[in-house]
Amino acid sequence: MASKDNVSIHQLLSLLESRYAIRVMWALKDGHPQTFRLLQDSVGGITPNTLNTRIKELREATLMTHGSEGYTLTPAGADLMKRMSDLQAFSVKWTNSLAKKAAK
Amino acid sequence: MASKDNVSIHQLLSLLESRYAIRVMWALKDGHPQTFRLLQDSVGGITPNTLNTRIKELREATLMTHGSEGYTLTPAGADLMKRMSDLQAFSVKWTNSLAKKAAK
DNA sequence: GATACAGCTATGAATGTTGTAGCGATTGAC
DNA sequence: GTCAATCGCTACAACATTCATAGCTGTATC
Repeated sequence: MASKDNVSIHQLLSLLESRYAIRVMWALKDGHPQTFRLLQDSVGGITPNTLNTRIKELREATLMTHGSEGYTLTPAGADLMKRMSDLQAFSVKWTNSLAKKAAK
Repeated sequence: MASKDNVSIHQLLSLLESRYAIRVMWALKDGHPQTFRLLQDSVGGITPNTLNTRIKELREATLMTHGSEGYTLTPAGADLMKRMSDLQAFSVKWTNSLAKKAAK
């Protein structure tokens, strides 16, 4: 069902399109739990207000949780990060080609 | 070099974290060129101001271009969308599990 | 010259994010 | 038992982004 699938992807993207949303999850993708402040440092440049907003959204979306050791990804969140891991390789290729272009 | 790679991914993510950025490219991933207004409809809910801002950013990032037939992805942009195509399957699984949870 | 469509700009209000400061709760050391 | 350190998080005002609506300019067709 194409239209239903469109709703799904739009729901997901409207979550991920908020500033720092992906980076918060990215910082947790190695599986190590992190405290609020440590997470703030890992992400870099995010204010506590915004971090807290993202945490709320991502917890409601069942993509991350808060355990005794700190914040971690849920299985769903880990799955999502795994599917996005290709971005790393792409970004390196892409910045290199941008740099070449700028040098011309 | 880990830190350099971090710069790359952060550059990419700060682009993709703007509202509608991913959806603009998503709308073009099938390869069909689209006019400004058609693109606006495909994305859904985006205003011309914002669309135009996104277009400028994505063109500067060499991820999309404007040809005689309309807007299209560059090879780099198409590559990026290909790497993100897993999101479609994930989002369907994810919204289903969210729906189950809400029904409880 | 009227019509239709192209890409896009103007304006002011609503929403999102930032920077800085610090609160209340918990935990371990003295 | 109280002091300091750390936890997650909130307050507030300035700034940035996005929105909704309207409409301009250019090109091609009739």
